[in-house]
Amino acid sequence: LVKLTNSFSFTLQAKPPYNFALTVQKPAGWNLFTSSEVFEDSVVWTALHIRDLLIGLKLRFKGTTNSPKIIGTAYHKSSLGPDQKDSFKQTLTLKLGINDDLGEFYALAGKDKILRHTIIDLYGMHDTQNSGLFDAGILAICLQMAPLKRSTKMMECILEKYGEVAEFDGKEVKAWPVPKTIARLQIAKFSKACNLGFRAKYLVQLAKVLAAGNFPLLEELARLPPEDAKEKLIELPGIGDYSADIISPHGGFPIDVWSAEVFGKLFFRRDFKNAREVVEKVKEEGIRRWGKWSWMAFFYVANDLKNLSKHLGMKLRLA
DNA sequence: GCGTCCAGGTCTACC
DNA sequence: GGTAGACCTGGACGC
Repeated sequence: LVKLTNSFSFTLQAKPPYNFALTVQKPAGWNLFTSSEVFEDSVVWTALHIRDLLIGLKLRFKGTTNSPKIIGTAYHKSSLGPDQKDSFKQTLTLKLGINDDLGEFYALAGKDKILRHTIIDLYGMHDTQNSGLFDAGILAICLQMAPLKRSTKMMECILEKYGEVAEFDGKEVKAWPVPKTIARLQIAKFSKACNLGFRAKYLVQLAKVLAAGNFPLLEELARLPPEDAKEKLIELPGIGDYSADIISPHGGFPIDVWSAEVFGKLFFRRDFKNAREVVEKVKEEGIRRWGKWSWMAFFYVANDLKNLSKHLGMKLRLA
């Protein structure tokens, strides 16, 4: 448990439309930064590491979707210099999609038979970035070859046993472990502790590479062209095409067996007996239809499956 | 109750 | 440059 006794506050003016509730607590149940975060009305308490520094974060929403304002307070252990505070604010701006303009995507989506429903249902939902590269890697690797339920269990276990608890503003929030913590674990023991199977090896290898400290941060990958960022991510152990699409700050079109079934149905209006065999086909079709907006399309569809099933009169399997 | 199958993939070994 | 086969585990399914 780490008590975070220092703090500073700041204000973020988001690019409208910005629906805070939908953005920080996605309808499909995806977390903002960690599953341990706390929500009350228009306030969220969460925790993350920025360059191995544990930060507790309280975000309060003021205003409306069309005139959005976020008051943030960052809690930390030792005092931060003005440069560190400024850099943190910039990083958070990126992670919360504060400056992202939804206009071009909404224009495309409005003319699309599938997407036009989603942008009404989820008006103002912004894409957010993962809390960190390693955090995103844990997510991607735990999702591999496992039913979602088991993936969730593995992640909860990692967070519980190896995460760091931030205490601030009367709350306790667990942040993902830093690479250094996982890098020194024995693969067999780690695997057994959280029933990770073959994933334990990937996680420890990934942790070692990232702990070495010369791999670019998510913020740095965000400045690269999307295809370069993806190529770089695939160099990492345990990270292939699918996981790179999950991790990349540019987004991708991360088609796996589940999403192949869902998007296969949306695109071709039929069921496929073996979804694994149509992964490539579905991926191509999505990118053909939606191009550079394919991630936003994926994101909006995945968070609106329940409504979309009704709008389109077809059964779509929920996550 | 008990075997079999396979999941929100990646890597290696072999052509 | 392309593709079987192995890899952990446990819940779902068929018998």
